[in-house]
Amino acid sequence: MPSKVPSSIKDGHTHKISEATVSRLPAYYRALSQLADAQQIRISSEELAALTGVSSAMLRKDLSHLGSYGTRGVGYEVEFLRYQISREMGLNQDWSVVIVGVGNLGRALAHYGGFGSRGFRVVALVDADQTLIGTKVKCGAEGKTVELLVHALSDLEDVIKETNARLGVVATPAESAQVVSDRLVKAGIRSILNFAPVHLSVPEGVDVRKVDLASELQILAFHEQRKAI
Amino acid sequence: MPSKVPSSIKDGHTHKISEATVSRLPAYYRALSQLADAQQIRISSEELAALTGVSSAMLRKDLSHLGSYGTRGVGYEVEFLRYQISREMGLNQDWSVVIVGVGNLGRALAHYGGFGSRGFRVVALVDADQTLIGTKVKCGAEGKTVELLVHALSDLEDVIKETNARLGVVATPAESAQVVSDRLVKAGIRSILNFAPVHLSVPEGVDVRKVDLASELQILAFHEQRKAI
DNA sequence: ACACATTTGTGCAAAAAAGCACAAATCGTC
DNA sequence: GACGATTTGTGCTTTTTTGCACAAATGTGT
Repeated sequence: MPSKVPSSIKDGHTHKISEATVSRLPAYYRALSQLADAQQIRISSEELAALTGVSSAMLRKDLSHLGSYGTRGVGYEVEFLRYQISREMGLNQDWSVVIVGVGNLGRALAHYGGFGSRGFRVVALVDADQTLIGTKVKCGAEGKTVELLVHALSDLEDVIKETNARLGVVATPAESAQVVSDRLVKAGIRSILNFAPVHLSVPEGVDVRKVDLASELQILAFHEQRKAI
Repeated sequence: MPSKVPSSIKDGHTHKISEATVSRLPAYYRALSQLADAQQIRISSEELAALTGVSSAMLRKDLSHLGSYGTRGVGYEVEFLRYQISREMGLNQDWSVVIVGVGNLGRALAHYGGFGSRGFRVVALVDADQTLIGTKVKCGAEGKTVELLVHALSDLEDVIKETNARLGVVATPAESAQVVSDRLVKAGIRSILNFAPVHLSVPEGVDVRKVDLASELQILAFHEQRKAI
């Protein structure tokens, strides 16, 4: 009977991780990556919490859902914790992304370095605009930029099949977003990041996350207005 | 003693509106605007909820925090409700926005039509890059584009003072974000929209909202990974 | 070997958010 | 003018999230 189980097996937490926790893991991951780059070995929950803007108690509870990766009286090992989070979030595998809509925003997203940060790779660009189709667009930040051809919207399904894209980014005008979303889903995409200012209705089993610039400004304005009083 | 008070006074709800509600108001507002454009007069909570992806009960409770603007057995008047939300959120006044960082993302934001959607106007662009300073960048969507000069980061305080900007957008690399944020705050900005992938620490009384593309993708990846099992 | 200073992990309480169900109010019709 | 069909507004319950406080575990120094 083994009294000590290897950690790689022990930590098979299939715990239900709360949505609130999941939404904070990326921030922890990023902070830990920066600390690792800076050669820092260990960090306490208090410090990491300060770096990410949460309370230390919340941070500890979040991390405890992944497993018991800290050492009491000492703290967390930066590199080890970073790896555990990346594994939990599926960042040790490669995620291929298709961007639909190569307007100003779509191009900015394609360029965006942080986008391609470990694990995510833009593998296809699609647009409906005839003047854009066939043109080349630079993808990725400095270091390793790739030029990608803009494909026709009508080829969306084929492009997804060929590139094995699993994440879809909708950066089209609001009018076309729902149609594009429907086609992404039909082509097998089950995770969509939506930048178009509309609610996308999708069948169960498909996740949509929305990034809405105007909404964010409006929320800020709401609070700003109240401050003036 | 007046038995009926004018609605402009009656609805002086200084109720504490919950953060969750505030975050949904922009979606309601947008849907209502579209309905108004389509000349629709009335809408039920059920329909509006479907358009915005929330439950009808939640929608009604959200709206009830603003006042009693519906009619039982009938629904809500589109234009009236839209106006009430816009008033509550401070969208009937003009909000001037300064964008710091005119890289790919900053330019896309400046161009973004929805950004300038009712109430918000980009009034200044600032960057540290010498090769960008002095150049002109088109702002706003088709219809009424304005060319804005890119100002030097060293002039940030003056630019804010001259343009009376009240909202600040940080679209710089992560390294410079905190410094820029500090200067925005010192210049009087108390509402910041942060696109840089770092947590900004600001004094009490200052609001920061963060838009993080990589985080959103990571959250999607987390769920996508779980689906595969 | 033992006391002490840290720091994690977590049980429990409080607060916030979401969901349910139904009474109250309104409209159209007979 | 009363009745039935709708649809809002809301009290109450359930779930989720946050916050607190402290026991358990570790390292250090004597």
